[in-house]
Amino acid sequence: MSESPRYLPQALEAHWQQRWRDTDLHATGVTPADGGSFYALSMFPYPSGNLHMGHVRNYVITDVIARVQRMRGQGVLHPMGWDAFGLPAENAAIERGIDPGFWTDQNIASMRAQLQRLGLSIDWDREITTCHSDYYHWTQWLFLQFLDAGLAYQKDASVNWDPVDNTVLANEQVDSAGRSWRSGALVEKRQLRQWFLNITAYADQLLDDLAKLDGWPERVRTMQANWIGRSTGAELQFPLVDGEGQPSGTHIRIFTTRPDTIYGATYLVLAPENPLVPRLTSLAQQAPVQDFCNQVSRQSEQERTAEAIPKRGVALGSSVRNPASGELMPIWIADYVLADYGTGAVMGVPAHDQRDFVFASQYELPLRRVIVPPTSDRDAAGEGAWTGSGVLVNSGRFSGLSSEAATAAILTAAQQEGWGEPRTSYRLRDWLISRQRYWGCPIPVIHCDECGTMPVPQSQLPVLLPEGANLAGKGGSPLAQIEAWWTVDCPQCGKQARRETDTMDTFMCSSWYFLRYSDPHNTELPFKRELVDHWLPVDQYVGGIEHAILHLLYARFFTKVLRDRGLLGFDEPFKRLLTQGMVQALTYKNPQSGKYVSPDDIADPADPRDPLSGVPLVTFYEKMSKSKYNGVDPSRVIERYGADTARMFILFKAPPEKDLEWDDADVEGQYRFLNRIWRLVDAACQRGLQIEIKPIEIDSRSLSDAEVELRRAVHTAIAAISEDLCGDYQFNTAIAELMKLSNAMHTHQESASGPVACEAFASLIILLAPFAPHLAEELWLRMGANQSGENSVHLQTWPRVDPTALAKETIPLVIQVKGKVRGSLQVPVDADLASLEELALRSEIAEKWLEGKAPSRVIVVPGRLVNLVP
RNA sequence: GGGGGCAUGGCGGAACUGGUAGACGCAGCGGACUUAAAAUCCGCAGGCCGCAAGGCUGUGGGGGUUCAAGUCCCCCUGCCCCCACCA
Repeated sequence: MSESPRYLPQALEAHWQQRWRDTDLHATGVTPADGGSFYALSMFPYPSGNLHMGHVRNYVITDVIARVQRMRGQGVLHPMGWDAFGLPAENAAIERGIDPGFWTDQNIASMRAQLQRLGLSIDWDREITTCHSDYYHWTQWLFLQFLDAGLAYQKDASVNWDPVDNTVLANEQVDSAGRSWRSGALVEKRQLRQWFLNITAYADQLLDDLAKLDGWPERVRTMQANWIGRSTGAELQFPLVDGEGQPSGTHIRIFTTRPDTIYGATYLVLAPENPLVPRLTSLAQQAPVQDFCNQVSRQSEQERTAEAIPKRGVALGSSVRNPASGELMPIWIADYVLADYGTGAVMGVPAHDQRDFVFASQYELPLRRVIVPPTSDRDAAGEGAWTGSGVLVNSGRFSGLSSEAATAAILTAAQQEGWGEPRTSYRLRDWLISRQRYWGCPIPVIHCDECGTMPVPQSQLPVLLPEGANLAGKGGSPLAQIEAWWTVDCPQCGKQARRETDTMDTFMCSSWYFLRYSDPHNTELPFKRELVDHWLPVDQYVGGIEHAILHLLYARFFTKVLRDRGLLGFDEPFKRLLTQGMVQALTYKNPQSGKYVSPDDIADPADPRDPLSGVPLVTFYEKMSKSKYNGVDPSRVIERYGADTARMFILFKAPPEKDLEWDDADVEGQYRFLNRIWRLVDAACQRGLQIEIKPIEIDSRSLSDAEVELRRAVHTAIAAISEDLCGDYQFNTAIAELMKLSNAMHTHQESASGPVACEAFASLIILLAPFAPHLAEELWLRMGANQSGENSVHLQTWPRVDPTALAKETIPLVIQVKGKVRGSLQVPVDADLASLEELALRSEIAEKWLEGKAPSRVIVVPGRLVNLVP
């Protein structure tokens, strides 16, 4: 060995990636008899065609976790797939006249190559693609499970209609400005017959089981809880009266969380869309009510949720009787009452609800205070409505009770007298899964005039998407235009029937893909129960916070339903969840025009100016995006520095859950670090050092001081890195520890040899392996540890800490005087409290700062400090 | 309006159950090597005062608990995220 080869990541990485493929190194581990299994999962990507930095961050994090678990002896499942149905493919087909399947497959091929270039330890034999029939066959099969369980149903619904994409949108696909999240078009309302999944039937479980998910970020759990939005209260009945005040035999149901305020209810309000409205409108009020309803229905989402929300309404000209106080109350409709929450009707309690207060003030409806706030809150309750609890007044026999006691008492009375009962309401709505689109999973149902809605028999699955659909982007659902496709025989009576032409929301496909990875080639079932129960729940799920609500909620819902169907034996799919932060980049913007400027057009980065106008630009970090010209292409970074540098940088720059600011200089820094390790190992090779594969025997009594120090550095690093990778993932500090170790090895490289040096190099390379797998493999080979070619560094066991290597004879003892650090002493590690106090009091530091006086108090914290208080 | 989170050098970020704040890196500065530059190696580095020894000060602001607070409690300010007329 004479010439020192340079670190050339491109050639080296290509070589090892090929080698790993050839040796099947990343095949899913068979769980060892004595070890456990570990399922490391990244949220699968939509195959847009381009890998971006957010993907890189996601997959590298999961990869490191998977690699560490393998080295710890776990059988590891680390798969990848494609969330491949969806609008972009259909839009590409519309724009370019190409087949969406072809477009998607091409994108998958190019993204797969990019992913493989990152050196991820993915088992590609388990790859799944949701738009392939061997996958969506089972999406359809699972839909039929929902149908069979009575959890899938059709109903006419007012839906969000996107006039550009010609499709129905879920509420969550409409932004706060009332525009489609994809097309940006203003969303209209339409009535259509739609398929729904009854997720609200599982609302309680989905909410209550959040408590079990202690491996999830707190904020994701709160977001889900808020989304489900359970509130407990009562449904109360207000009897309708005729013109003479006599009961007319019917009643109006309202939902309230505050039955204790019922004596303060002075009017009743319905949503304008409430179907009772026409019947309750008096002759005289018909015109104004009609006008008002028209006005509201024309109102866009935007207007209804505008900053200062006006509350407008109109009286219907009819009345109900307050079932508690017996008073007559007028019935109104108002735009602040939501048709699809509770019963679409509320009791107006101006004194104790802020919205009712505003509304009643405007229309001069009577206000009656029935809750007296606690003395301490009297001042706060001065203006507006008092919405807290208190003591009841003006409330008949309930006066004098606390809000809490009154709620219970009033509910009991309501139940006994037949005018109400306890009730729970949810913000969560049933899940609308129908899409009038081509590029989705067909809903496997047949509509027969005789037999009704029939499931497609399992033997006829999958219902394949027809080829040659007209994807002009006009005229509604493409499938509905292919008569030859939708004309079928009824599976029951055999008469001509019509196939369902809606396809499923793509969230359906992604709600169970993590189950399929456990048994991806099964042609009989979506998955075998033993396999799914073996690998799942997912031990570590990694993905973006943008899926905190919908995807994760739907996946949990699927899991619970499938458990109830006996298809699997667990009820939460993801044990631990890591939501990684965004990747941001330096962004240039012209503050006058508001336009973004590409860094390529900037002459002097020290003084960035608009190339056209010369206006000084503002700079800030923002999420990478094409429209902001701040994207950094992963491929270019890999071409230049190699995948290992890219991996190291992205892990080191920020903790995984925080946003990460891309910085080329820091990428260089990581490249330098890998080069330093390369040279360190090279120098050792030049000295003839080789790693022995057999266990290293070290007699600690015969070591030099330098060797003792080196061993301490090695085992400190092992301890710290192991800790950083054991669940509370801190890849940034783990890499910092690797740097410290390499610095220490550099310092001691002349003075350590033999087993101690061997141990150090073996540990360094193994600890590096999950982060920079290619470099570690190469160094492992160069140090002679893989002569057979079958002893890959990635098959090594994670190193163990030797506590004796960490032991010290003396440690620094901090001396504080009155809580301020004044110096430190080296003291024997096993010194007792009395001698530590003694040492501190006799020290020069004590002499200097106590000026001869005896301290009034001495606090001794063994192993840390002595605090002398004068 | 409701809920959740964050605030530490020029920058990204460290800091165990309260116990030497600023690990590690980036940028910077000084030195070595070089004709020179790059690379590499050695060193310096929160701020203020001081030639130095050293001292004072310092984790968004204000109060508190404690021998001791970045860490715990209360109030305030600023920023980010989610939900939002949910009765």
